[in-house]
Amino acid sequence: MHNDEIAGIFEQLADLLEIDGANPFRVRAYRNAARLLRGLPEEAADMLARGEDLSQLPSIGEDLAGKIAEIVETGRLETLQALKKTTPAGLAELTRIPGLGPKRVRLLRDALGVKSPAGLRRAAMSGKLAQLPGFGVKTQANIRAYFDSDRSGEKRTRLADAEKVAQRLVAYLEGAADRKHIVVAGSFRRSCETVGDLDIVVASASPQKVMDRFAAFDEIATVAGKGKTRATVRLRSGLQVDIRAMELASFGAACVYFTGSKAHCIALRKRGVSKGLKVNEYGVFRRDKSIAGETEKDVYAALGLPLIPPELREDRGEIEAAEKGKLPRLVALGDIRGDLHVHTKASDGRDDIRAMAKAARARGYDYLAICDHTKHARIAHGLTPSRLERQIDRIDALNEELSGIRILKSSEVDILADGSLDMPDSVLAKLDLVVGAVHFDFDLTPARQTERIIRAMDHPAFSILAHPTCRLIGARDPMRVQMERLMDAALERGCYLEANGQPERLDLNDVYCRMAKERGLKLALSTDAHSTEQLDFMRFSLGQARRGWLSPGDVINTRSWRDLKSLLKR
DNA sequence: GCCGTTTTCGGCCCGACTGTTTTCAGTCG
Repeated sequence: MHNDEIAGIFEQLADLLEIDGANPFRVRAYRNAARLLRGLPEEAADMLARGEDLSQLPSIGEDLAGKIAEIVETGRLETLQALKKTTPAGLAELTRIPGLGPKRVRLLRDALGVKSPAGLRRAAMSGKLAQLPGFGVKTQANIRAYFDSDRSGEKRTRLADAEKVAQRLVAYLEGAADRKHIVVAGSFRRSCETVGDLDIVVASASPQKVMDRFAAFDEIATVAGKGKTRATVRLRSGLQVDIRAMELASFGAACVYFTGSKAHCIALRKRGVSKGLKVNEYGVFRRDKSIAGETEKDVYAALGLPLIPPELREDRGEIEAAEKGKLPRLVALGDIRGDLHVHTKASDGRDDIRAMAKAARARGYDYLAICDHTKHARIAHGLTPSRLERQIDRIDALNEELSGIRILKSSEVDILADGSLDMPDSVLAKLDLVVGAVHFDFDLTPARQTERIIRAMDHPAFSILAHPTCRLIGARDPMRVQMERLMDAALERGCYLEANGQPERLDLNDVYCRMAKERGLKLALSTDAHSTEQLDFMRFSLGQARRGWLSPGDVINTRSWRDLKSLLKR
């Protein structure tokens, strides 16, 4: 039983309790517990197995500790099963329809006997909906429109896809009159792997002009709301965008507020209350007097804290760390000395070794590891032993010729079903480093998958495990592996795990990055680039690493080649 | 349901916008 699964049960319980009219603070307690579990760098089940007291965790008390134990032991939660009898699970889906929240859904259940989206649709079409108190023809029309519309665009958008939209929108808003600063805030700024919407904050002396220009952006499909200072639209791509125009004096406070996370902001406001301060998107106030607001630094300083980097703002201990002066110095692009996983056109990349090396040099790197696939990866035109040997010679020649960049001889060796490597030892011995990866048989049992990979790590040449879970965001679930075991095995064997920067992979993710750090395991931040431009995917690898609290010392490719070499197996 | 330099009980973050209303509840972020 993984933390995500336990969290999912608590989230479902919270949704249904809320509809049932439970104490809202009790509902929040379940949501807080779910959030904590999703960010926990250790499996609650393992902590229980070691006899740890989960009620020592923040926001977990006696009751929730007991419920976690119940879920781990039985796979289910009796409280949830009982509640589902009166409040069917289908009702929770209704709260995801815009304009419907728990109170209205409860009314739908009690007055019309609605149990699911299908039931709501019937009520809306028959016209009964508009008769309910608090509902009206407009609400009914909105709900009908929801059922008529294509709702496929409402799923979360990958960070890299959101980035393209954000860049176009920012460029467009740059033309707004009187605008001073534009920040894309929200989960985008926190480098979350996917974003639900884009939150844009603009500092301007004439907010109305910013709103008007925004509303005329040519990618807008529908305008959901538009006021004097804020507006919400949906783009044709399905992505929702919220914009807020603020006075310069409030810009920092607005950036804090709209960058979130919600949990982080709530924690900040609570901290404010304890100091007799009110914190909102306009500033920090003592009684009615503003004491901060123009910059984020001022806002945090007014709360007695140093500026907290956006990637850490998840209420996962960053406020406590900031208070004690123990925030990590997060790894940044300038710390990266080379990329340890790229492809060339010898396998499934687009560019040749020379072009990749020059592109790496142009990015200020000292080294670049060429990691083409091996022959088992047939669709990727994987290299046979003899082709790899020729590539090794080619790299030796290029290293003679090119200055300012060292090309490392490497390979993304397939880890075969039994854990052996798809390349003879005699060839592996000629490489500077060996990167290995799983590319098939993703659905072994967790124990077998873990043993397969550990067997590969046992190989005397194996150094880095690429994209350890093999997940593809929104397309393929992560492999089921025993991650703690894998990390401990890597530590024992002098191996490292990769944080892969391909936008659909981001594997390891933030939580696993932090888990590695807590165990003392260092990571390789790599792009898995298949073209020269993709070397810039390092920013996505860094995003997850920074969300996982990693410092330069936690990352092997922040070192010079000489120092890195001493960390690698040969 | 959690939590405690004010509390073991009584608190628990804050404001904009919409649609329903005649002063505001619900939703949303």
